[in-house]
Amino acid sequence: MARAATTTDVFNAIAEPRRREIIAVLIDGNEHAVGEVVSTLRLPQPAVSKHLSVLRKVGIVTVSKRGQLRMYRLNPKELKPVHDWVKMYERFWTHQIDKVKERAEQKMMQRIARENQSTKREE
Amino acid sequence: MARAATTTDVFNAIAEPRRREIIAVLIDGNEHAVGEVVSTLRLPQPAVSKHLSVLRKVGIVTVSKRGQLRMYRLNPKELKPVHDWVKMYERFWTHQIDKVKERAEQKMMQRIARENQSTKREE
DNA sequence: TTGACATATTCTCATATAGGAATATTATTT
DNA sequence: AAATAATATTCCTATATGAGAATATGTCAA
Repeated sequence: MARAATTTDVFNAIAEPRRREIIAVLIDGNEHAVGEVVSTLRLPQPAVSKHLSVLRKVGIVTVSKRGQLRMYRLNPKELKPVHDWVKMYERFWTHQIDKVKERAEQKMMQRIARENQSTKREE
Repeated sequence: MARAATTTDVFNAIAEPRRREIIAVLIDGNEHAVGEVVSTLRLPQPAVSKHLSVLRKVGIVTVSKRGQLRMYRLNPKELKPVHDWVKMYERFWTHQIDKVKERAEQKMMQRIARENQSTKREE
């Protein structure tokens, strides 16, 4: 089997860096015409249209017609599955610092314990 | 151009659902042999080896030899870029209600501003 | 050394890109 | 109607899969 289609799910859709750039352009939550995205990112118009099509198919963006313009708007709740998934692993790096602090503290305690011992011996 | 290699970055690596399953098996942070993953997920051994190879190339997992076993361990900090990226969009679904209220408030302010102008013209 | 076991690699194949170029579609204006 | 503008679609090509099957590599045990 080949690789899953980019329109299969959100994870596949956001794997493409250009699509993440397009999402970033839409981050303000407002409607944006295709042309805006094109001029902002300086990408060929067909490329932008095709990427937006992928994002639309997985529901990350929605379209509405305004005259000859197609207004795209971010539908960010579709990104929640990614957030929920990666959040399961968040503790691993957030507690990392605590771990370091904890170990440093332990070493400190050991040093103090050693000093106490030698102090005792001096007595 | 074709699609970017799965070993290009973390986003491409985790696009494959099987690889996310494998990551889930390693979530406890301990070392796991390939065979454990195979029996847990009931996938063909070559498939697991190949997926682990992809994960290793992007740094999501690390390997160490223990006899004839290859022990894989999750290196979760490599997932942080995904977390950081998707976190930028978190507010959209957590503060959804506040956003609606905010927009309603803005409209109210604009209405008041308009009314003030017409009042001024009447003076 | 000869097996037995654990894992990795190689091979083939069907499939899905992403980019570029050209063109088609749709809406607006004159 | 014709020209213009904004966007979508089609065609092409090089490339990278992921699954399955077969095989190779590496390690331990008798």
